[in-house]
Amino acid sequence: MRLQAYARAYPSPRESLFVSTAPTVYDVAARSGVSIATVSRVYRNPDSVRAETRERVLTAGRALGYVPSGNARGLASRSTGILGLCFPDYSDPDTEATEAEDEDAAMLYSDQIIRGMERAARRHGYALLIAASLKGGPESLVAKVAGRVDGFAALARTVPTEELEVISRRQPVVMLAGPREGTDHLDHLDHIEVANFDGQKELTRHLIEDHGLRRLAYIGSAEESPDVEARFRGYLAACRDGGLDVGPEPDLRVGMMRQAEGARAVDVLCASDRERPEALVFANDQMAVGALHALEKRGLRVPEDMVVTGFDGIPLSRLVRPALTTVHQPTLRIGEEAVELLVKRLNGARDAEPVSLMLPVTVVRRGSCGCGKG
Amino acid sequence: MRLQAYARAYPSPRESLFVSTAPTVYDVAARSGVSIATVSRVYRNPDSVRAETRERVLTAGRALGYVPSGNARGLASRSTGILGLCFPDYSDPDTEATEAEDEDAAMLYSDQIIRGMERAARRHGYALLIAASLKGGPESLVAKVAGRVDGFAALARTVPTEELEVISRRQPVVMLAGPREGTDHLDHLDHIEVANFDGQKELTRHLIEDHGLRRLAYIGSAEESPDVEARFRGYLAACRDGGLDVGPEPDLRVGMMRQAEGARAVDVLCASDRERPEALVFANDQMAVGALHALEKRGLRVPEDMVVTGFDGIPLSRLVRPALTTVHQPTLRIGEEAVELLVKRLNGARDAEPVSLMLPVTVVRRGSCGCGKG
DNA sequence: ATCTAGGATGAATGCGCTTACAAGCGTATG
DNA sequence: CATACGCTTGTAAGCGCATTCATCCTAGAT
Repeated sequence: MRLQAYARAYPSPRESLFVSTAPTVYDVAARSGVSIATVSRVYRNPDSVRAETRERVLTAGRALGYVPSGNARGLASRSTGILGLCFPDYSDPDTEATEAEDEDAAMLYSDQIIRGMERAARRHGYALLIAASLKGGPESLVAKVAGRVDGFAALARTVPTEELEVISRRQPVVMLAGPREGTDHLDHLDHIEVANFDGQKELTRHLIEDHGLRRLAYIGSAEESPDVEARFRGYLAACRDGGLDVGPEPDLRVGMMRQAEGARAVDVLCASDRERPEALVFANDQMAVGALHALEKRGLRVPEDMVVTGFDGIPLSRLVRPALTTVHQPTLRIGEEAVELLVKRLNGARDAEPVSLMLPVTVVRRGSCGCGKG
Repeated sequence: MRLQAYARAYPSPRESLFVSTAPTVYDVAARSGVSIATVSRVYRNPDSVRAETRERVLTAGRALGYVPSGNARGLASRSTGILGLCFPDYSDPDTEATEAEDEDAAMLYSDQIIRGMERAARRHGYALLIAASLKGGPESLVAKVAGRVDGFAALARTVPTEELEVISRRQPVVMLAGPREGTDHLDHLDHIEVANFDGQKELTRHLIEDHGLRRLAYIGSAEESPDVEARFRGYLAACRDGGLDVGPEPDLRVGMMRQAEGARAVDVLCASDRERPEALVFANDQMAVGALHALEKRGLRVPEDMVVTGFDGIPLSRLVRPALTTVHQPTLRIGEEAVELLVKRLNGARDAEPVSLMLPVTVVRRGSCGCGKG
């Protein structure tokens, strides 16, 4: 029963860099002449111990370099004080070269969510554990995270549905982005999404009604992404409302939705042998920015010769010239709300009805559609 | 002796959202008719169990929604599979309003480190735990992190020195950024920094020798930051080498080093009643970008009327017009190298000599100094 | 048929901590 | 002076898993 612990030799603190085995409550207890229960109390709930005793314990703890083991704590108290986030690995191994180019912006989305979650988690006394799904094997990312946190958020389609189904029976999980529908078995999970449809619809309406544009072109994604599809549906809805004649498919679907693809869209849609659209409606800002550059090269002025819009409201959208008209997503808030939801569940509302948040977006009218100062 | 565990009732998986108490090895063992040792083996080292048995266990596990407890695992195996990162909280509570403005860029630095660490950690099979020092109380951030990870990195001056001193006796710690000197007691820690001095010196030399500029102004930080100070010293060194007459202090020190401060620097240094400098050398990109805007407002052309340079090489620096001449920091690499260092320690080299890495930087010549296409 | 090596499994122990519960003790109360 | 109450501290029992050792079983060798 750990008796030998009491006999353990205490190396002078500076004796070696790494003590062979980290000090434990037993060591601190022995050194300060109290029981391990008291040591535990000192670190966990200092006020429950007499001041004099407390100081003695703390002194011993410092001398030994004692740090409570999170594992043992978690095990004994059945909670970790950690929230988790699982997100997809956006990095594209093929483009290691152009990495610096786009990646910065590419991951901004998950970066912001991380930031939002971290901040909110901190406010509630939690730390944040993050893990991206590794490209190689589906090597149960979630299980690893799930086993170590009190609850976690998962970016849509990061985690196999069935796995989530199992795990969500044991701890709070909130799904981020992606529509609720389609994720059949997961409708008992809390869920946060962004008003993709409404945003794109309102932006498109603006182009049609306020700017009187009639020939629009939409550039979407070839990959299956619920968010991007919702945007496209918003676009369609506005077009129909405005009496425009549109097909059921985007004018162009691209792979990665990066600047290069935006530029390519310009090449395709502004080819001289076809009627040029009046406006390019992009499914995200990055492509739109790429298009801006490509249009400049072609000598086409924005917005005079061509209107361009994006989606997301990344910082860049404000800085390019002309500034980009776009739909601003409250990315930080997604992370924050996720934490709030998790914390609420953890604080008792475990069996409350599943919550589904739809965060509002803002249409930001700037130069690239003819509004603002340009 | 947990005997009652074997008698525990097994609710049908779909019976309730949250089973009252999460299933454990005991539950899975009972359900599949094996011992807990075998259950453990199945999840930990599947090949050591006969295929048939394994399947039986896995089936039971799935049915119960079993996820191994990271805490128990960590406790029993004395390792967590998690690396940590402690970083300062950059958010400025006073500027909640202008938040959206700058914050994006503001935290980019730590974001990139997070990203770099996460990626490298994943490669080595670790997850990443992140925690920012909370503004309010110094509420032992580190202890919380340290108790839960196998090793961690700390951004300079995030963590009280003495605390680090204690903790580093028990697990690998690597300091990020900030010079090694001055952190007296911590010279046994691994340490990664960036060639701030060299970078700023080379950039400044470029302005002086290649562009023939003589009247430079340096805008630094009022807060004590070793990195920023190193940059200033690099600037001074180049000035002296170039025979320029410079004082021991920056021409201006600002608080937060954001765009607003950059704009303010323009107001101060380009006031009509004083001789205007030929170049504004900023300690970071954000201020430089702010200055670019302010100069545009004043009708001053860059680089014809005023040369502007930054430091960091944030994505934005490439996108503003004119593109910003700057010193590019390998921020991602800082994170990656940190993980490599930690992993190396964890794989045996615990008592190896402390490593100190100085990552190289790159001077990026663009339009704002008169190079490049503008 | 007997012996043995090796693989598969079970029993038992402990990882470091939290937390009832009980015990000790000093002081206010009757 | 006995009883009771409150505060501090100790005792002991796990938390869920990994792991060592012992045991059992099977197949191959003799």
